[in-house]
Amino acid sequence: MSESKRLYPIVNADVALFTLDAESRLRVLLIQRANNPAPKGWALPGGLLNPEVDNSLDDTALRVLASKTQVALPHLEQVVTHSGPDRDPRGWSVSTLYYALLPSNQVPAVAGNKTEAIEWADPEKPGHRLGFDHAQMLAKALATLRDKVVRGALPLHLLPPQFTITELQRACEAILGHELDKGAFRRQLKNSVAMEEVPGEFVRGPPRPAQLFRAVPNLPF
Amino acid sequence: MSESKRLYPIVNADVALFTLDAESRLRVLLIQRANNPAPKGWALPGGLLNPEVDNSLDDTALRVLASKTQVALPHLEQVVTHSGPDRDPRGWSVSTLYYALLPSNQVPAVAGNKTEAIEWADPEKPGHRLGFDHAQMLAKALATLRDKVVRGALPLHLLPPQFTITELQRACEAILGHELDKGAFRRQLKNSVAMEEVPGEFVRGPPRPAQLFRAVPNLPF
DNA sequence: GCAATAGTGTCTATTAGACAATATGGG
DNA sequence: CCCATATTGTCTAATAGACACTATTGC
Repeated sequence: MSESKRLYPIVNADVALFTLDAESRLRVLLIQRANNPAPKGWALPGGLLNPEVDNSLDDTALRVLASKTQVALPHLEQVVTHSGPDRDPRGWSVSTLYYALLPSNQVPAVAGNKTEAIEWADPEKPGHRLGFDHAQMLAKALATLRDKVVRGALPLHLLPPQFTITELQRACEAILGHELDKGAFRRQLKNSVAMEEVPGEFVRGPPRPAQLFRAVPNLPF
Repeated sequence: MSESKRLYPIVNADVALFTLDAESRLRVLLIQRANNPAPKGWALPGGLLNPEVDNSLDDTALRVLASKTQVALPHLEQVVTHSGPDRDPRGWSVSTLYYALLPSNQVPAVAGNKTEAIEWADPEKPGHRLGFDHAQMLAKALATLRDKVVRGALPLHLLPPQFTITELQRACEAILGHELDKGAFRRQLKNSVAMEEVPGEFVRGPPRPAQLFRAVPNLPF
């Protein structure tokens, strides 16, 4: 076994799963590990590549998510691949990092059989010290997500199937960590082909009703 | 051996090495493979991770480059990681793609002992059909490089230690595939801290001499 | 009418693109 | 002086940010 360790590195996928909580704050899923290495340690969810069932590392990431959440097909995006002999106590390892977006109305993550506990944490200040190089990974995943939104991408995958423009703006603000101007935000949406109007309306509470939108199918991000 | 293939994927690094030719056109290094798999097939240079000598996949990529070129430390940047059971005939494989930038005045690549031939090719229209998924990889590497330049990054690593603003503009144009406005290009450089003036001057040929610049050390890209 | 939010309009400072004008060397 | 390029300046259209204004519902 130690011989194969030297010849073949460990290959796995780690996932920073983001969602919005009830107050529209950005949250990331952390798990407390039950098994070796680092039992009781907190980390991003991840799992070893299984060549017999996975057709790609994307599949590995999806398997990891399937064991933690109820959502069928979360949006997945590759961030970066870390590698080295010392970043995992089991030996030379290669880890591909993904971020995933979970719609805010989905069933939240559930504790699986391989985890002691789970927690939706503030990605800027996770309450636990993360093992391996996962603190660095989380920061990189958040930076990549923010970068996409800054460049004009709409985080539609964080929202329910139908949503108002204000909800979309709140999602962007949660990701970026600061408020956005309503006028400028709506103006830019005029040029976007990623979402479209839905004939129905929104009638909740006291305020004026708002137009509902939905994501145009088969679009990136 | 076939058992270990199933348990551990092949891990390797592939590199799209870009440089500028004498006419300041963007070129990418292609190799004709001598060994299995795909002997005589053209591909991007790449090599298997060697856990005994590599401290990261970056090191693997640097080893690959060292065997093809004379340059000591080319600029290296990770692009994406491809994976799957069928993309390499040897079995389940994980390939991390890098792009590298070679200064235009450096000694060009030399044919190594594991390659039949090398060629500096037009990255938009390589003259050979590339094996594996390397055509897709090359397109992705070029897109990533262009993206960085569009976002304002300066490809200083494609240039000799000292260069004129016009040479830098030619490098950007070669990457982007279209011409840039001289005035706008120079205006943006005023806000850049990535390069600085060199007291010396440039005296070649008939035209007016041009100010030489150099990259500020320890800067990304 | 009032509260609260949806949706629109306006003004301005900044910027990218196009392009003109000037500067400076060799021959 | 002429040529070729370096370097700078100018004009304009497009854009982002700030902010004010109007619209529409429930109560």
